[in-house]
Amino acid sequence: MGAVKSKRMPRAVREQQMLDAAVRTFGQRGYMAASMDEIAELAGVSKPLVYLYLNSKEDLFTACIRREAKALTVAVRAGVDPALPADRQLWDGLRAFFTHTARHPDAWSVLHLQARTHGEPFAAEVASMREEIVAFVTGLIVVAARAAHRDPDLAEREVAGLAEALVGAAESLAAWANVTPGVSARQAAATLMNFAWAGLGNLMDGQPWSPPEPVHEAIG
Amino acid sequence: MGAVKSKRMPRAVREQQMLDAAVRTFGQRGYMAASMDEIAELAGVSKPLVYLYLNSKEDLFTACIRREAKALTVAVRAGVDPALPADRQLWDGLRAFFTHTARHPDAWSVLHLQARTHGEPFAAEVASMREEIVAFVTGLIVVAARAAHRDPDLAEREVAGLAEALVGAAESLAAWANVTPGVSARQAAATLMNFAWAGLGNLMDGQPWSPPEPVHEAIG
Amino acid sequence: MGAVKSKRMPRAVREQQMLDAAVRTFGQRGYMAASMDEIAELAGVSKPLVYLYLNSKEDLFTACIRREAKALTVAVRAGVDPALPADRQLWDGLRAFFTHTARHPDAWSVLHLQARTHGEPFAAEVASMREEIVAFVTGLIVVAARAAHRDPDLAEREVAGLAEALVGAAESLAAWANVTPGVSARQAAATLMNFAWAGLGNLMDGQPWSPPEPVHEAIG
Amino acid sequence: MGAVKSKRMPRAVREQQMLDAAVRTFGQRGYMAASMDEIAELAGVSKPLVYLYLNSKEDLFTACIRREAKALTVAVRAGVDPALPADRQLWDGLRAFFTHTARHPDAWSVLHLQARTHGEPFAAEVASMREEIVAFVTGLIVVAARAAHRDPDLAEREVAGLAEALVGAAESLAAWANVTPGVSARQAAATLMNFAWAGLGNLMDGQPWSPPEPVHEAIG
DNA sequence: CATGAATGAGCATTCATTCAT
DNA sequence: CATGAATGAATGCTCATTCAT
Repeated sequence: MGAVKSKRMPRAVREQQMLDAAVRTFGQRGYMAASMDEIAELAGVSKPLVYLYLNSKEDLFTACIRREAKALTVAVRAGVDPALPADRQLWDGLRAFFTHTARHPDAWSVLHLQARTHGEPFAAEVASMREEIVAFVTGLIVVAARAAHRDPDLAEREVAGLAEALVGAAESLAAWANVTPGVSARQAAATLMNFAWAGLGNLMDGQPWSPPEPVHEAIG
Repeated sequence: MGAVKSKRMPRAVREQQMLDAAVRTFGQRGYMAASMDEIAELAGVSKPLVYLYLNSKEDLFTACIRREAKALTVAVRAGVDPALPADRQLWDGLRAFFTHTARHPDAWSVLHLQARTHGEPFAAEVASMREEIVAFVTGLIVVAARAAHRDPDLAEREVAGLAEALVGAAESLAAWANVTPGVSARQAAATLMNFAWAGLGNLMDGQPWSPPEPVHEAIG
Repeated sequence: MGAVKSKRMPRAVREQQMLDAAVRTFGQRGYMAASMDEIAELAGVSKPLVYLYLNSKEDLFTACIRREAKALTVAVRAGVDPALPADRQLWDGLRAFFTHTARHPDAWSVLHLQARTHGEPFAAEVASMREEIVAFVTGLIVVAARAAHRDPDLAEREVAGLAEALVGAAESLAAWANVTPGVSARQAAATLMNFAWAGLGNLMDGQPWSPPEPVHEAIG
Repeated sequence: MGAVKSKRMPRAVREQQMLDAAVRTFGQRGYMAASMDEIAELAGVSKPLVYLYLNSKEDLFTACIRREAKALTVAVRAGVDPALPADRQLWDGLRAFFTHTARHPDAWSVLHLQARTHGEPFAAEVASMREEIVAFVTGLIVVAARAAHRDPDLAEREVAGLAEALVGAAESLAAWANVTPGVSARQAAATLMNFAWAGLGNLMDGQPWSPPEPVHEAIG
């Protein structure tokens, strides 16, 4: 049903077809509900061939995660010019990110939902991609702080938390934009830039919001 | 393994034991990978009793979601005094939220990951809880805008996007804090307040970050 | 649902209520599909009480068969006056039979279908009732043959076969009449009398249908 | 246990083996009491293969009914020459019928008992076969009536009842012959011909048995 | 007497996975 | 290379049956 059935294709091509089918199936059905039968049929090959090339369901899923994680980071990197100022880099990166997730919703579902929901090995695979992105954002924050003549007296953990929050907000917005009709990648990116950069800007200018005195609080 | 095995308990008690075991199992294994056998064993009862009280795996999962969604919203509401100013309310709410999710990581996994990954009926159950929280945050944003003498000329979608981003960031940070040792609920809340409130504050003062001209862009 | 729930009834009465519920449930659902839960609920008693009085599902089913077999033979016997001529006895017996099966379709289903479909022990229970009826019919045939001045040169097996066929036709017609609207017990009985008695009459007069020569037949 | 275990057989062959095992099991245990495990083992295959080829227990049962119904009607048709006179046709048909049911007692149990005891879909499947046979017999009766220079003033319902009674008697005799040692198909057929044809013959000659006056009867 | 609480055992069904061809 | 044939191992679910109160 999926691809046109044609014999004798080079292994690399066949493998990509299988991964296409797998990403689509995993993204829509979820890891466990996706059956190897369905994936094989969608890929237009026989099940034993899937096993010959990809070894097992777990390996297949891992291959999907790796391919799509790579594709996403490549897309984001390709959208960013490291020579430009930090805010521009963040803006470009966010736009590239939202554009990619909007174009590949199944892939995003695999990375954002499925991979994190089915055990350490898969979650770890995504985590490394996420770390790369968080590191990129962390770098931008540090650069911006420096540019604002603020010593990087922001504790490392502080910055890590900020980057984490930014990425988390982006991920959440990506899912929201995928599901809310009429929200473009550009709009999602703009919303997040408003939300984040302005907040960060204030922060840089030495006006962080300060929590009230935690005098009698048991936890927190 | 689970609870001490004691026979002949009143139904209400047994049901809570079953829900405890189910939340733990669903949270760690995922909805599909969790087996009724494992849940029953962890609850210290036989499988037929689980079915007698909870009817089916789907109903059991739904009961978990409902219980934990209720518990979370109750915890957040209990942490907030509506008579206080908006920033204080947000701060208190965030702290209550992070505290609760840190104390009940499996419950948070059920609500944040599992429930959204396994079909409309479950997702809808969580969505209503989330809507409540987003509405709460949206209200705070509007109040703050008014207090800052700004007409609420923020478009509805704009505010919705902001609230969505804030809640998304919080959700993401909760998962991060659960996984990063040494990050307290208080710290997570402070990070997010810095990130968000200051950003919103700038926004209120009429200095949103403005995107560069989108002259030649194919998509956006 | 079934009977009005009232406490403290003599055991004999409770047992009849249980048997009523069981006959109805077995007749409609079939032996295996009928659940003890449903029977207990329909009888308006708790499940353990059913076990206390009737011991097991098998015993309960056996009790149903016995009671209904007894009721049917009693009804048929009550409809027949042994002092009357054979044809009249047969006519009266058939009418009583069809009347009873029409009035108690679930009981008839238990005897005719369920009991024969679920293993020797139950089938044997019905068989003894059937034998009684076949014996009754056999007697009538012999009497009629004597009355027709025919020596009972009919082989025993011959007569047994005839009685068997007559009873089988009656059973089949009972099911047919229960299912075909507008067929009364009287009509069913008349049809069978026409079919059977006239045939037997001819037989008595020495004009049996004679099979063609079985010259080259392998089996038969 | 069942067939000799030989691997790798073409699908069509395996399917027949499965149907053989299923007919035997359903016939002896009954539809509900028969387990797919037992059927698979008797067929000498694993359970998943049964499901792969026959989809479900219901489908498997339906396939059994269809196959055996077909086999029975084919056997009867093959035994009858439509060019011969009606009595000869009936005689030949009955012999073929009793021969087939004697040779395939489990199949006859499936058709006569099991299929009628487990819900409309299955009962309907058999009903169509039965209608074919009843129609065949009805035709013979009408032809015989015409040949006897009797106007077909027999009411339609009358004829239907007669055919029903005849077929019912045959079905019942088949079960009896299967269970009574020493009763051949030929003898069963002869008994039924004597019983039925002679009766019908008398009927044709205008001497039906007439019921006594129903003066004081409540029901009838 | 009567019942709420509890379970051992089994059943239909599915799926990832592997050979023999 | 490619596949039709085949299965071991679960999994969700149900039911007849039994105690402790």
